Amino acid sequence: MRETNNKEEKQFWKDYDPSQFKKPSMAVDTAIFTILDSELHVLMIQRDEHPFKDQWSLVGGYIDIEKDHSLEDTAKRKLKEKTGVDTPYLEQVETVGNNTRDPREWTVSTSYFALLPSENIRLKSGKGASNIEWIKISSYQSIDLAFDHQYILTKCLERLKAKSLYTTLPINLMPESFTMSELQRIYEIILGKTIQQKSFRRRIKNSDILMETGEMKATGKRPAAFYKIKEEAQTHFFTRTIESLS
Amino acid sequence: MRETNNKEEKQFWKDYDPSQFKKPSMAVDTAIFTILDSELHVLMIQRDEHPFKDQWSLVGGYIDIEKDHSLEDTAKRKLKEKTGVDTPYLEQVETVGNNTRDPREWTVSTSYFALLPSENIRLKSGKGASNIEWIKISSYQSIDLAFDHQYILTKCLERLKAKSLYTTLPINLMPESFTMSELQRIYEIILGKTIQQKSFRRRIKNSDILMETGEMKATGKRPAAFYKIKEEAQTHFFTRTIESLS
DNA sequence: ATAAATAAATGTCTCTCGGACACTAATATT
DNA sequence: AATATTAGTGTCCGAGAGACATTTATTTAT
Repeated sequence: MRETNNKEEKQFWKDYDPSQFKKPSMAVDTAIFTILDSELHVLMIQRDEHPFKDQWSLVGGYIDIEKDHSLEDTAKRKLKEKTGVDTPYLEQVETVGNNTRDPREWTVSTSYFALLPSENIRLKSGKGASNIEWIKISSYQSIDLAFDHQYILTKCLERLKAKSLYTTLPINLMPESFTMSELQRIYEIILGKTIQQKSFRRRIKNSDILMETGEMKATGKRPAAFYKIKEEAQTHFFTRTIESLS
Repeated sequence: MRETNNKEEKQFWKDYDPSQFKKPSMAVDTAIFTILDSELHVLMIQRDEHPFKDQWSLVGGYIDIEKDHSLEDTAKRKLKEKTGVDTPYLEQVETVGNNTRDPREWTVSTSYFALLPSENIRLKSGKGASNIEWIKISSYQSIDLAFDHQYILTKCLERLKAKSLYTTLPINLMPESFTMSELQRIYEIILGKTIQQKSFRRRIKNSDILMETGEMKATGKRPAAFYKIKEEAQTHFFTRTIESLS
């Protein structure tokens, strides 16, 4: 590198040569959601080490620039490690970076949320994490989470709720096949509100992302038609939001 | 640090001690938008140095962990440096991180977009950037931008357009006081479409974020009422999107 | 001074889609 | 056969956008 002889020029070089900067640490944290026992749950890990030893945290970790080709790779790697699931619905939410969230240093964390059908999940605790558990959303606010994970989780939940008002995102929480009532129930769990049955079915029908399997579910009462997601189906965006009170 | 004696344990420590990781570089890039000559423009800088020497890039730079308390601080610092503006509307869009966007190394960039009224901007070129210019949005796609800034800018534009369909975001591009027709024109420039005048005014009136200043603008024809943004006003979200063709 | 031109602002009808809620359908239980 | 229960449909209302005509305030041309 060439000689620098004044302050401004030094700043110039600092701005344009990344190796001159002390780098922050860069992590990825994912709020992994699923439905269990008619409640929304998020996967949390109890930390084995300082800082925040013994406190619960979202699934995450540092980027490994040798293993990971991209940020999303980091998220997927951690998710696979913990749940065995390969291709979840994964959406980036927000990146927080500052010198207060980790007591040790300046850190950056990009957060994602993932939606998993509750079937086929095999939790793997293991290295560095003695406990890994599904935590009820109704109780996360009373737990003292590590880092700023309380904030991050809130943001993830807000995004999920907001999008559930005008998209078909929640279908990503459903198993292979399901009934309309079951799907509506998932929406209601996410939104924390009941929905008009007619409005709901009209919307889903209009979105044209589902098809009947032909099978019926014997519920004990009138049997319900089973639906599955069409092959080509993408998340559908409605032009109006759904409301409903009660 | 304690002894490690097998592969899994080594991985354990790597996962939990950030200092064991080779860190990616971390930058912030901002698409700074304003309206000039009835067109949406974005502020771009011609690079003085490799890589991508002489190509145009968004306003950005590396996090300076000594100067910046947070990611947003980095964005604001760079924006202030280049435009002299202190408190713009600033919204985080997406974080991209991989080993291909910068030929030198694994890098992460968090992108923001900013909305500035065209009044009161004093461009400052200077260290490391010979040219700094407002580029018309209509022409950015034919320019070969540095890094993945083409992608990032597209994402920023998509976000701005999408939100303009159901929020009052574009008021952040307006000067101190303005007429309804002027505001509508800004929406039309962003959306690239004309809007029904009646629909537009109905929405804005309903949002209740504007108040008449009492002044009138002599346009040569029927004078138009001047409006300004109410003190307490926040971005308003409508429950339906606006459409309009032609 | 009056008419024409033009942009600002409003009136009003239609259309779409969600909300409300009543109603019908298919099953199990008694 | 009657009842209970969940699945699924019919139908009317209302809010707010789209379309477009109409009125209002001003300048300019005759």
